[in-house]
Amino acid sequence: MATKPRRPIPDATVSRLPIYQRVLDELQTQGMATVSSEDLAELAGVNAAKARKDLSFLGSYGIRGVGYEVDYLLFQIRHALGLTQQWPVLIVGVGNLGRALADYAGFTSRGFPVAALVDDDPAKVGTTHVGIEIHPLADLAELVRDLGIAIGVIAIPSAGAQRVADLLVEAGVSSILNFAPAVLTVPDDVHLRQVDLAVELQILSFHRQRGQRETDQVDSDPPAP
Amino acid sequence: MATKPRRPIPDATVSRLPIYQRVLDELQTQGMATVSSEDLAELAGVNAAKARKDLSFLGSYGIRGVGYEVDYLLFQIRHALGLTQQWPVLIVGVGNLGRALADYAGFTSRGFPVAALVDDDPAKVGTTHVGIEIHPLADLAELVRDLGIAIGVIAIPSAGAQRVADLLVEAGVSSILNFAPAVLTVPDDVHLRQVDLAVELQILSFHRQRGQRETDQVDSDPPAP
DNA sequence: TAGATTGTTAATCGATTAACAATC
DNA sequence: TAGATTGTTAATCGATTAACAATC
Repeated sequence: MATKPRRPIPDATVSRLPIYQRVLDELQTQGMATVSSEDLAELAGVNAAKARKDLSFLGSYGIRGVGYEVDYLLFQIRHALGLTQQWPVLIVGVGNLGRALADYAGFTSRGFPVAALVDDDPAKVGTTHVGIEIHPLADLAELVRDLGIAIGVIAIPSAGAQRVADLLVEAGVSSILNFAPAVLTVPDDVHLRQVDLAVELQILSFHRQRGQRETDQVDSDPPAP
Repeated sequence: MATKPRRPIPDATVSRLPIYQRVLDELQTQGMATVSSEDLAELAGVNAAKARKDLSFLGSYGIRGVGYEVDYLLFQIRHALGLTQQWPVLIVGVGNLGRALADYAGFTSRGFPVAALVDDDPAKVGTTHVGIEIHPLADLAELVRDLGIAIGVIAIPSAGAQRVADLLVEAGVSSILNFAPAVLTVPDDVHLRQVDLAVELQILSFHRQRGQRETDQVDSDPPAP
């Protein structure tokens, strides 16, 4: 029998799967066995119909009249995201940000063990952070090979970011997460994602202003005669 | 004369304005005076038509046959985002992440000066980081009032995040940026945005897997007879 | 003027949502 | 069975894009 010709998961849905995962993680910790689309959606901050539609792209994993089994749904979301296996991560740059990322519980717990740290600074090389040894930049290619690094994380200032990206690509890393606020260029077959720590502040600023403007308008409505 | 009834800027456009801003920042640093929608779009990783449409929501700030003036367009984007004034930020939690955020050039340079740091740890209180004094959590409300804090940033582990959010709301902060991987509840009139440092890794993992599957399919095509 | 590039139109595509039949 | 909740349909809404007239 042929497998059902599953439609591809829409990008908008993919971007919400991590949110559902986080909520389900929390529900699991609280010992909830099942959850309805209504409750899940409320916690995730979305419409219940949207939650059901999103989950339906993964398959029919709910039980009518009951809801979704938390454990099972978590597994299916991890499966859809390709997180049934672990993806070892290498972090370049052991400044405050690199250390914060290495500590970040969300990395390891979600399938991204930090396998190696790399830094330019000779004073840091050879020391460890949370039990992970810090290697010189020159060892990058060797580390990638020996540890089966799947993803490179750039956590250095903008100035050196492109050079490090080039080194990662050269070493055969095909997925890069860049925290430097720089515009990087990589070959087409390399997956590059950009994280800008200030971008959410800017969007917050926009909404604050919009909210303010609406309030102003209400305030400046002509008074009733 | 009435002001032109400008249509509201779509959410999708708002989310891209920071990207254009970053690219324009870089072009400005390189001394470029003008840029075409074609070049701007290429650097921002979007379609040229989309870039022009996005910018048209701000007004008609391009010059036909020439392009956009970098300085002027930067100003207009900042204006649209409500960044013509500075918004003082308070960071709660001076661990690696809090320090990384306080250092982050993108904050101050984009209109979000870090005005205060707050931490529970008595050993940290009274010391400074990059010239900013670290205050006890108990001083939060006072700091918010005295420094005109516009935005509170939560950079502590999940466990205490809700309590800190409550304290911020109580102190009158109406915009909160949360870096803890926790689901927070705030009143409706408070702007809350969630940053999950692992979410981009998860999306990267999905695309890596999808790319892999497509490659597999090609590889497993029946060989020509 | 000729060439270049914007701003806008209109067609297409994808995402959201309410509603409800299916079914636990 | 009665009540609850999913999975899916179809209508609506918003976003994307190519194309081109307007205009520098």
